[in-house]
Amino acid sequence: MGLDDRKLAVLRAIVEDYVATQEPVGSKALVERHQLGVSPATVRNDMAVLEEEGYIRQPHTSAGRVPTDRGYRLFVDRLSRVKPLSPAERRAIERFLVGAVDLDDVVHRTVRLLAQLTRQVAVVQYPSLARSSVRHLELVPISTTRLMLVMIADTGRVEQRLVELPAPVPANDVTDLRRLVNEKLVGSRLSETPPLVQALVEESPPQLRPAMTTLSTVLLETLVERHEERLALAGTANLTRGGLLDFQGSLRPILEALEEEVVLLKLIGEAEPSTTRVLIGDENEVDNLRAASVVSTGYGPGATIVGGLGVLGPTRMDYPGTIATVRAVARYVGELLAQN
Amino acid sequence: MGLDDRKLAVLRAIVEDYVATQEPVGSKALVERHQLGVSPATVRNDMAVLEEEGYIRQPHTSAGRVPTDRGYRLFVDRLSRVKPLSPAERRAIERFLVGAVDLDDVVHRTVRLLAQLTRQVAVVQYPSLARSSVRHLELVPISTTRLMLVMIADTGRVEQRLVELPAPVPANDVTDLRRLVNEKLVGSRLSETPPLVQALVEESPPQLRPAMTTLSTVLLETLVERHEERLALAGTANLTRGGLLDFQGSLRPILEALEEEVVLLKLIGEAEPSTTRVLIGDENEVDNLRAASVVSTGYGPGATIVGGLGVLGPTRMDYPGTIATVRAVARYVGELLAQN
DNA sequence: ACTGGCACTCGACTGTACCGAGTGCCAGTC
DNA sequence: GACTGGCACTCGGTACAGTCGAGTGCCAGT
Repeated sequence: MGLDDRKLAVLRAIVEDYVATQEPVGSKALVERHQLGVSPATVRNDMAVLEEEGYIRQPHTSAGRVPTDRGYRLFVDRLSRVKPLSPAERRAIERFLVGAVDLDDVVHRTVRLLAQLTRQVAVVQYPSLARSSVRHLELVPISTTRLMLVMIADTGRVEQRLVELPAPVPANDVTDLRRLVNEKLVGSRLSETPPLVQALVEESPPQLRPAMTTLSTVLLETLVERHEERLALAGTANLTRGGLLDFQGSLRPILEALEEEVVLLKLIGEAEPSTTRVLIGDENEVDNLRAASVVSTGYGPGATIVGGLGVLGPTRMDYPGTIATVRAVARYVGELLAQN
Repeated sequence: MGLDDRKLAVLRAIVEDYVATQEPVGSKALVERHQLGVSPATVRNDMAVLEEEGYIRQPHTSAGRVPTDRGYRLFVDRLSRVKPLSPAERRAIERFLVGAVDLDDVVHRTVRLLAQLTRQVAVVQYPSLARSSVRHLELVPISTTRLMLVMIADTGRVEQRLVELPAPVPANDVTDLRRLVNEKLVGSRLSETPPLVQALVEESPPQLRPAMTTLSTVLLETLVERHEERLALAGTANLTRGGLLDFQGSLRPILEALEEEVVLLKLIGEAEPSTTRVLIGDENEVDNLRAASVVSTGYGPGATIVGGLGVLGPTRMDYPGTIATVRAVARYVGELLAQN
């Protein structure tokens, strides 16, 4: 495509100005604010080309130009450098995450921090069970026919579930059950447990069979199938910044999408190693979010990734800044998790 | 106050019409839609009195009347009867809550159900720890100097927390610790545990002292002080119904308030037995919610109350319907909890 | 290849006029 | 004395015309 350096510079200037002012930017204002070294007329010619190529558009015939989703995409891919974080931000992150006492706490602090720093809606996925290993399984007798199953994962997640036994099970049988499931399952990845659980039933001594069968059902259901992902959300109030200009006046679809766990997981859960993913407007597969952009990345102790986090905001967003913040927060959270 | 029956009927009609149409209601429309048996002129006189008394007001000089917060209050207190639920709603409630597998599940289903039925923002408080008793405490060794403390409450809540021991503790000491804390604490109300925990430290054998001291700190912190309340929220998208008319055009303050757990707890957490509380507009102590109304009630197995739930919406709300739904849902949840 | 100039477009804003829903008041009626 | 019909009045909403100005596209000139 015939986009020389100056045209790219013009595009960059348009994006930056529009993000800052939220108003269509015209050729005259552009040359004034950026040292482009050419006249407005020249810029106008460049703009005409950029518009033809679909990178910018005019809201009305006699208005300035506004970047299109495609324009933002080019900007993000080729025209922006990730901003280094300010020392203040760096300090904020550290201060915020120090003193977290458990996983819930870490996740909640993280999501609030992210919302505050980016001034957008933040989403943090709890460490995925699929990517966790069993650290310990505990069986707590509630009554003779009821057990509370508690699973502790290496990522710090703790899941529990009530087990209704088909018949009363004496205390030392519970001890045996506990020993058996732990021997078999501790250390293995959650995603790999199904065959092990199966084996567990088959190998268990006759008098434990019925109980073990029920237990295995619950195990499979809780640990693998249902519910396995959890999310935390913060900063929805930030959607109202920028008046009603962003999101074409209606928050409705956005709020709806934010209530759908499945949707959010799709957005931030598909984390590839160490990349930051940026989805701009239309690129989004969820219809409700066609007016929004999402910046997300994976996090985890060391190089492994156990979950995703990210932010959602208007397409008119400070991409370099947001990307930098999301990355930094993810890195800190990873370090924090590594300490456990 | 000189409000005869007809004036009250007029107020009721105004509230009902305004809630239904969302438009200021005039004298002529009123007599047409309700059988008041008098002429518009008479209604106008009544309206003048109602306005003088502060129950209704005119948005503009030549517009119809709109109820004030005070007017809604009178309506709720004296002019409305709780609507019986439709069979369809009744069925929806039952269907929705059947099949919940654990407390998390119950709470999430409930909050969604409530949001859906009332078409407003729903809030459900998890059973309050303060009102729960200890059913079991579990100590799971993670390493020689780390324990995972898991507390199971009679209300179904499960809380966990990592304990960093000052020195390695052998396995059978952990067993002893477990036995001691359970003997002492099981069955007692969380709010009454502090002196017991204190005693636990003092009575423990010397070699367990250091570990028990640390453990007690964590116990007190986790179970009594911090974090003790949890909430679930749903239906924020409903805030956008009714365009920008409700909430005087800005969702911002509302969304902000909804992110403050403390605020929400104050709203729905102060549950008195079996009453339904209605807070209308200004009656609300939270400034951000001056444009909203809250309908809340307590729930719990049998007659005891373990937590609160409710909905938040515009002052222009179908109070009778909302009150009925909130009550019904609370009752069903109570029954569900009683089964455990 | 760039620039200055110019005619043109069209949204935003302003002022005027008009319509109609709704009111308050008053004299008249049952 | 309570209610009603009638009437003058208010004022928000809408429609229309006119002006202003930012911004554009195009073209001739350097």
